[in-house]
Amino acid sequence: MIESLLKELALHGAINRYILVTTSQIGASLGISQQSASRWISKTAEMGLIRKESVGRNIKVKITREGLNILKYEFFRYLILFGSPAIITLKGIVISGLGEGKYYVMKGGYRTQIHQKLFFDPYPGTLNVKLYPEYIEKFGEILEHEPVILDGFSEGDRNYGRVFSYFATLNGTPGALIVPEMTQYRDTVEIISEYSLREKHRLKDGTNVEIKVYL
Amino acid sequence: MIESLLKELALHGAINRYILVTTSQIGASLGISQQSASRWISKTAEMGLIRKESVGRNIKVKITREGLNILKYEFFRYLILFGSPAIITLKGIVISGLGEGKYYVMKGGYRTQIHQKLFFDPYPGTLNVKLYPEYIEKFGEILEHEPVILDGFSEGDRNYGRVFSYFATLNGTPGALIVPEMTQYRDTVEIISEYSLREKHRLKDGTNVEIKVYL
DNA sequence: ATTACTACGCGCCGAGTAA
DNA sequence: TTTACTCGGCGCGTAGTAA
Repeated sequence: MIESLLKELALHGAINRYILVTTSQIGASLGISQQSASRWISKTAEMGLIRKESVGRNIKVKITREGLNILKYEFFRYLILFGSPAIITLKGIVISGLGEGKYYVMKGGYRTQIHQKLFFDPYPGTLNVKLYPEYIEKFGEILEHEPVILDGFSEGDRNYGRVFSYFATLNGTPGALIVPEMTQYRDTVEIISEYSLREKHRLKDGTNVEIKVYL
Repeated sequence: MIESLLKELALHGAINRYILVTTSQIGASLGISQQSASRWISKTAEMGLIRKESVGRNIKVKITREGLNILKYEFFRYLILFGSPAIITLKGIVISGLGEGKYYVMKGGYRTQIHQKLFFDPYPGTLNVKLYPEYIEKFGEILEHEPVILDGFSEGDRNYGRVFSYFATLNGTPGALIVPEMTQYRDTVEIISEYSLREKHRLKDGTNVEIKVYL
């Protein structure tokens, strides 16, 4: 639990600086109640792993050196397991899809699998990014790596094909790159995320974005 | 808990193959009882994250694709936090120290800090490795990175200086590289670990070893 | 030596709520 | 809106033990 809390706070940016958080927000992220989040934050602060201060009715927290050490240690253990990963960076511009993304992502068959295999609840919609030509080859390289596979399924008389996915960030926000097995487009990629990437990063058609794919 | 269990089993080599384990062993690694370990292993198996089989009175386990996905996801989240780390590889041969390592590591002042900051109970002794000349420069590079600092302390009328440490593996076994702040030797490095590295890897003076330092 | 059952008690979680 | 208290219930961990 403490490790998860530290990780969550770190992902919110609490390394080296205070961040404003609410206990319900953290609770929701960790899948526990507001009350439990409050209690764990206090407990972790008492252990000296984070520093907590009240700001009016709200709180701000920051991870201490001791807390950071725990995260570094756990990261070290993962590195022993997986080695240093390949990270491929893609760049391109935001374009509008056909609005199909939304339709697909929310299809029960995919949505459940995204939850089970990618571990987030997808925002209903995909972000389409048209790659700059020099990145198209790199996109090909990604496809040579082992994906997380979302199985195809049938609904009514319609068949939905397999989708290959890879953990990725868009401008630093975590999500996944998804590639339908059957698709003719190889210069455009689709990203899904827990958040509305368009809103979070104020993206419009034509905005430059950076995608990092972790393999 | 489940994440910790999966990580522990993975570090024991349960990715892609069955490993023989005992519930007490896993319990000890996780800091819980044999009974609890037994229950968690069964529960995790029921969830489909590991596969468990009985071998006589013992058990063997292996992580499933689903379990591996969880580990990959958590690793992905750490990568977002820390980025791809620098890993520096050093090679050299085992040599005998002056037997001082044992004396130092077990000194209360250091031992407690190793537990708190490096998260393992050190085997009483250090492994000394004399680097091949071509790796001495790389050792210098390591020292430019931020270490985990073990503070100096006084005991009786003797002063013990600060020690810089870095998470590292020796032939794949996790531990730490330690560098006393005040030392004249720059071609010899010391490694500590939870285990007796000499026994675990059957090392004798003169044996080649590989150290990977995670920065 | 194992695994894993039952019993039991502590502690954690979340509901309700005050401030 | 917040944070964080009290309280009741249940889940988890450990002791004891059978196989």
